[in-house]
Formats: sequence, C-alpha cells, structure tokens
Amino acid sequence: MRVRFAPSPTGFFHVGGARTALFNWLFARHLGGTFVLRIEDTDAERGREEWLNGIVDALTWIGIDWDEGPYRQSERGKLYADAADRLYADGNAYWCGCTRPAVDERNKANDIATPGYDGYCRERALSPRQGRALRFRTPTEGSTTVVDVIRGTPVFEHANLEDFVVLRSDASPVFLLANAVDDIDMSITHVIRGEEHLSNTPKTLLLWDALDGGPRPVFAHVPLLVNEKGQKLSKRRDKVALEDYRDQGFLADATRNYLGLLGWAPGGDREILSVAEMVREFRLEDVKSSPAFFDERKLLHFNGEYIRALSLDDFVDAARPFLAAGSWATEEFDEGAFRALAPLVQERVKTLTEVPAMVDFLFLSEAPVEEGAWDRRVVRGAAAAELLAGAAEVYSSCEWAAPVLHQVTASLGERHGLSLGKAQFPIRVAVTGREVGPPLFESLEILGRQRSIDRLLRALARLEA
RNA sequence: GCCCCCAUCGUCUAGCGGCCCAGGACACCGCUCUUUCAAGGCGGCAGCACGGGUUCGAAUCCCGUUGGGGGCGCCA
Repeated sequence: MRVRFAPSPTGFFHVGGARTALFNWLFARHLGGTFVLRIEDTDAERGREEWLNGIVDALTWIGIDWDEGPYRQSERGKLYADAADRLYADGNAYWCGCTRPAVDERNKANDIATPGYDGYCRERALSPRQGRALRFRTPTEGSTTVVDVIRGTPVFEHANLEDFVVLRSDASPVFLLANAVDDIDMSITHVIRGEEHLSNTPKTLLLWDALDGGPRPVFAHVPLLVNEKGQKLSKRRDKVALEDYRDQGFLADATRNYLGLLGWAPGGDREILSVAEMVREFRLEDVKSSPAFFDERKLLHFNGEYIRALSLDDFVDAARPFLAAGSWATEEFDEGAFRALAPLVQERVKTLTEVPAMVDFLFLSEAPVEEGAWDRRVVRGAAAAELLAGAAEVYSSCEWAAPVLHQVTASLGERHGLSLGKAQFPIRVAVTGREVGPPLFESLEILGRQRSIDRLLRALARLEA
C-alpha cells in the first residue's frame, strides 16, 4: 500500500494541502504503508529552492514524516518525455498547432459554449514541430468509472472529455501527464487528494491505461476546505497559509488535531485526539464527502486546550520564540520571573502571541501605558488616589507574599467601601499598565516590593500632576 | 453551456432502518466560581433543505426538486 502527497511549490503551504497530507499520512501509518513525498514543480520557473524548504518545514512542523522523497518532477523530465513519445507512437496522442484564441473563436463561431478543445487537429496527422503541443486522443465512445473510497463509483462519458494537452509546445509535460507517469512509476496504490481533482480523474485513468500503468489506483477525493461562503479556500481571498497559523502562535499539535477533524471524526463524542489515537482510528471510509468550513474560532479553542495541557517546561519552550516580540530590552528578560508567572499565563492565552503582553510589565523599567485603562481605572476610578497611596504604604511593610498582599489589599478596599474586585483596579493599572492580566498579587510578588511601590508612587504623581 | 460532487443546529460533527420528538464540540446567551481576565461548573438557544416513494418503522434506502460547490487551461 503506497500513497503520495504531491504539492506544487507555490511559496506557502496551503492548509488544505496540510489536511490532504495529513489524511494520506494517517492512512499510511494506520495501515503500515509507505508515504511518498513528491514535489510537482514541472513549471520550471516555480521550482525555487526555498519553496521546497517551505513544504518540508511545514510538514515537519505539523508532524508528518515521509518514507520516500522528496522526489522532484523537475528532475524527472526524461520519464515524461518517454511517456509522451510512447503515447504518440501508439497513436494515443497527436500533435496540435492550434492556439487558444483560435480554438475559442471556432467554438464561438460554431455556437459551442464549451471551453474545451474542438478536436481540430485530431485527424490532421501533423508531425512534431516547434510550436506544436501534444494532445491525448480521447476515446469518443465508452466511459470511465472512477473507484473512489469516499465518492463511490462516478462514471464519466468519454464523449464529454476533450482532447487535452499532455505536452506543451515547449515540450514540457503538463500536470496530468507527469502526475500519471509518476504515480505509475512509484507504484502508487491509493490516490488521496482534494475533490477539485475528481473531474479530471477520468483523464488520469485514460493516460494510466494508455501507458500500461497496470492496476489502476484506488482514489479518495477528500472534501474541499471552504470559507464562510462555502467556496474553496483560495490564496487570494482567504487566510490559507499554514505558516501564518504557526507564526500566530498556534501549536502544531492543536492545528494537526483540528485539521484532522475537518471531514473526519473518530465516532462518538471525542474531539481532542493525540497523534497516536488518530493513527489508530483513522479510516478512509469514514471520511465525509461534504465540504468543511475552516473555522478559526474552533481552532483557537483547540489551541487553548493544548496550551493549557502543556507542561511548564514545554510551555516555556513553546513561548520562547514569541517572547522575542516583547517590547522590553532583551537583556531585561528574566527567565526565572517568567517561569514563575508562566502557569498563570498559560491558562489565560489562546495563542502564544498573547504571551508577551501578559508578562511585559516584569521586564519593562516602567509599567506599560494603556491609556484607556489608565483613564477608566485610575483617573475615573473610585478612590483611586487613596488606594494607590494606601497600597504603597501597607506594601512597604507587609510580608511580600501573594496571600498577604491579597489580604491587606482587601482590607484597604474595605476601608473605602470597595470590593476587592474594584479596589484592585487602580493598583493593577499602576503596576502592570493593564486592566486585564495574570492574577494581581502573584504578579506583584514576582515583580518585587521595590518596583511595585515605585510604580504605585509614580502613578500617584502622574494622577496628581 | 456541458460534466461531476455535495446536502443533520450559524460552524465542525455523531448517527450507518427501530436505542433519535436527533447526541457532542465551537460560537452565542444566562447563572455560578472569582482579585481583573481567562479557565472551570450548571443551564439555555439552535438542525435532519423540500417533495415523492420503499418499509410495520427513515435523519438513515431509492427517485425527483431546490440549493451549494468543483471541473471543463499549452495552471497544478
């Protein structure tokens, strides 16, 4: 049992591609088959090295490994040329000198509203020459049945299939040819790919047989990933780059888990699944046939679940790259302080990019300034000046521990007829700069007595100025 | 225009003829817990597109309608 994932290098890694790769990989691992990685870079201009690296990095990030490859179509030109020669020699293909505009014009003149080729050169027996393309001679009768694990057995009448190009006029192979040749050459048994390929599958099969490819592969056309309007996710209008999610603080495991549930479910009520569980339970027959909307909000929820499930060490490691985006001077970062606050941060963020703003007050010389918060909770806060002054005073002599700070602050609030919930606001804003963040008293404890009091006094001075 | 695919809460889905006047999750709305915000707990809102069959019985099977999507390129 052999499957392949065959992305074309386009500069970024599409989430739909990631899902297709994942299904291929789960299928292979579940059955103990072979997963082949093949890069479809027939379009020479696109065969850029960094594009390949992007694919390799993205797959690696999400936890997919391959048993063979990456093969590159750009390095396998001979195979495609030979196949094209055989097609021509066997009479399964012919040379065509038509240009696209000419075809369109004829179709228009004949009142044919089909964009397909009209077969103009089919019987002209043209010889190969510069500027001519090679077209497959599609049978005029009969039909091709696709065997698809997910879709059943759709039947395509040959009469509806045009004579499609297999070799461009510059002698380069098109996708259909290279794809079929490689799948035959690599003994692919199961072709798992996006539904957009279903309509072209009879062409693939016709080529397969014309090239004596042997037993036809079994197909599995997985449902499309769509946007909120139900349209196929596209680079132009939708956010589709896997790298973007990674850079925005999504964990690979959460993303993998979410992607795996788009069009497939393990049955029952479970959703959070480890890789091992997915491998164990994944079955191609259980993949749905209807499109799935890629819902970032649910991904966000999964991410929160996975972040909270991380061990302290893993969370610190995962957050590290994102800490670089903090507004503090690098040398001011204090790993110990971060680790101390991390457990409280961990359960409050849904993405890693939210981490810096939750801890920056620890590493900045002064509290960051959030004007809205200052205005709401200090300038217009009830008894703000009294609370700041009072806190500065009691904090200077009480034991410096969160429970004690909690207790003395509560008493301070009581004296002004305020609940702790209200009383902590001016202090929170004065010290951390923000009205929301990790629990205040733990934050104070970690920040330290002197720095906390300094900030309280500074806030007081600003308020009275 | 032609061909193909699809159809359970707003979204992702469970369901594969009786266990379902349809279960879970996200989102949303209450309540609760609470030092902010989250997280957690409890509760709520909300769906089998429509019409015919088949069957003792249909969300589940068949046909049609409607709606949505994909493909038809010297892109992949």
